[in-house]
Amino acid sequence: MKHTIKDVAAYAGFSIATVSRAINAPHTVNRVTLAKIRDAIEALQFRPSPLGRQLRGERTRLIGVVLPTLANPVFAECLQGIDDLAASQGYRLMLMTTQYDADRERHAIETLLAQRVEGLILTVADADTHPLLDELDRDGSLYVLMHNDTARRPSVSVDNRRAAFDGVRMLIEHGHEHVLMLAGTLAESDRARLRYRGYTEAMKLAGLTPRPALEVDFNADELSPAVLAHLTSGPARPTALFCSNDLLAMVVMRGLRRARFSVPEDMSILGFDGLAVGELLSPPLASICAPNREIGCAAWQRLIARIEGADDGDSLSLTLPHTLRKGATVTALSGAAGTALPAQPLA
Amino acid sequence: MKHTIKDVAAYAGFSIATVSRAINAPHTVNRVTLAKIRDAIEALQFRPSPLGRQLRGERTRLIGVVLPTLANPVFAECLQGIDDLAASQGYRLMLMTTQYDADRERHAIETLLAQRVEGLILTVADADTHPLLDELDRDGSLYVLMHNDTARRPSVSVDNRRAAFDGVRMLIEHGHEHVLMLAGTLAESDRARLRYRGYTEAMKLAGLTPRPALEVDFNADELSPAVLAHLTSGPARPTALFCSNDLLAMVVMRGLRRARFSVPEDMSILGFDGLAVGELLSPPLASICAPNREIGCAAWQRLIARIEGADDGDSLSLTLPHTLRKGATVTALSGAAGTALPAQPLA
DNA sequence: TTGAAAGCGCTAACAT
DNA sequence: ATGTTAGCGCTTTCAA
Repeated sequence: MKHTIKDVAAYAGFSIATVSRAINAPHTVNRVTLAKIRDAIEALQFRPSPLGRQLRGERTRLIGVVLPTLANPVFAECLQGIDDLAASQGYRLMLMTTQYDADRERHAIETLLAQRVEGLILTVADADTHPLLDELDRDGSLYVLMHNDTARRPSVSVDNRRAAFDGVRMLIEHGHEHVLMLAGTLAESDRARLRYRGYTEAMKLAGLTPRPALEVDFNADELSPAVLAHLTSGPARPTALFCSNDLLAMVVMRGLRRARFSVPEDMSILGFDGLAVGELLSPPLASICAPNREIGCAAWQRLIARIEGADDGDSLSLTLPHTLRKGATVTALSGAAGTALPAQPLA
Repeated sequence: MKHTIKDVAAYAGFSIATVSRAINAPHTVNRVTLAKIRDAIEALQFRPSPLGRQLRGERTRLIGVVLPTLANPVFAECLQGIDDLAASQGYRLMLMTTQYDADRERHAIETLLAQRVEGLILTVADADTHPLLDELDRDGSLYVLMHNDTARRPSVSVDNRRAAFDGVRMLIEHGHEHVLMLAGTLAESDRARLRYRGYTEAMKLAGLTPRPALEVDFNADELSPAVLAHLTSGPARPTALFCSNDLLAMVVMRGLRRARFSVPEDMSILGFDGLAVGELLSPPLASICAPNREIGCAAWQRLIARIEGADDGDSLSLTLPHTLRKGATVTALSGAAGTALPAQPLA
């Protein structure tokens, strides 16, 4: 990797211009010249430096990816989809994670733009109120949001409100009247709000009373006394929990187990995300599934379409269908409200 | 991001050299000049392009990361550790995944070197027999392996042989005499070999007979008839399974459940990797834990030490300590060999 | 068909 | 303290 186009030119006995042509437009150079240059390239193990090209204002074929964290497999799944497409299309990825921190989001975006990425794929905490995104729009920087659920910006996600609505309705159809929503501490995201709205609407539509979402500490081994109190609160005690994401659902399940609850007999659990590992749990986690990999792929395709000018020019945000995974953590309730009776698990 | 140093110079009324100095060595320029230039930079929203610097042969502050996949959280955990350090130290990451494919490994490494990364952090399928790594050594390209367990190259990992040995010995100490090792289909890695060796040695040391590792399809919902046959094979039927990684262990647990085995009553399970999600399982997965995040961080630090010349100059490979996570999927066997009796789970 | 030369954004001698 | 200039690796007119 240490040789430059000059070395090749000298070695082959031609000018650097001809070498450049031999590489980028082989048909414009003489057959024997071409052969000699190719030999030289081979002999010297020459690989053209993208830096020179990039500086010339050619394309960098660099895409920036900004994600909150990789500790949540949701994002790892997306990223895997993106990476596969990137590799097959000759793009390179620059990755930065933000831990949901606004400063790190800003820093990541600026760093990536400075590096002259051709576009950005990002998941931010809150897309609607994000001043940086307005800047990007103004500057004409190309980007696509993933998972951020907003109609105002180019984005790919599921319909979070509707998905939550469907999930909670499913719980209600299974006889649950006291459904409580649990959220992580990092709940201040557009998605979290929409999911809560979906929960609220499903409850109201059924004539039930939505309650405020309960915050749960992601990192605690056990459920806090405050949370436990909510779970055992007399006649209105919840029989089903709607967790705002799968990781949270798993933490909650462990907490319930330690507190001697059994799932789903004492408490039904519904997650959100459709993590692959959820299916490996025992019992397998019921979840509102987003097609994470496809979201990544779709975001990629839209971005590349815009970059390569083939802008489909259609509506900004793309909504992919969600599905309900009927895991065994949700069971039907056949008795009076608030009383869990033996019941068959979902198919 | 569209303005160059020239624009700033023109706007401020100085030469580009002075602007450059204002940015890189502020103390060498007049206070009022500096102020004007900073105003110009602010007004124009100028951010120096790394490309120019990089082309000048300055440092790129780019690090390449090559991983088999992000679908296995082992690698996502490492990457998270790397990314945090990179962000705090002003480096940028270029990521490529290989799906354990040798061609993709080669392609990734070449692409990254062409981009003039200052160093590589990689996990390859098999470090010992990898011709590319020899090339890197020859070219003086800096790299550090993660998880690859080899003394011949710069690497950070646990002692896979010893870790497997410890794990299997633990199973034996719990009364298991028929321990079978299960491996995924992508088993041709240095780690897999060493883990099998550890298994073998632990068995032999206890006077037991190691068996060939049994291959399991990662993607199947159910265990294959062939595998099931091995699990129920008369008097020598295994009472404990040592799975070569946690993801496999989880798949196997699900397969066992579907086949009406219960864990750990009918079969003890020990995984390898120490995935965070393993602890959220029910029962929590016993595992030989590698400090994945720390492995990523340590690899980073060694690479940066070499890049920045502060090469600690010590031994090539760094071995981090593994731990045994005594999950409830392993139980003591108190009766005759091959017969599972009721027994208390591990603490 | 090939070569000479300019220039992409930046830094670092060298000059003033 | 500031400016001039050369050059990093490459592509691309423009000439020959």
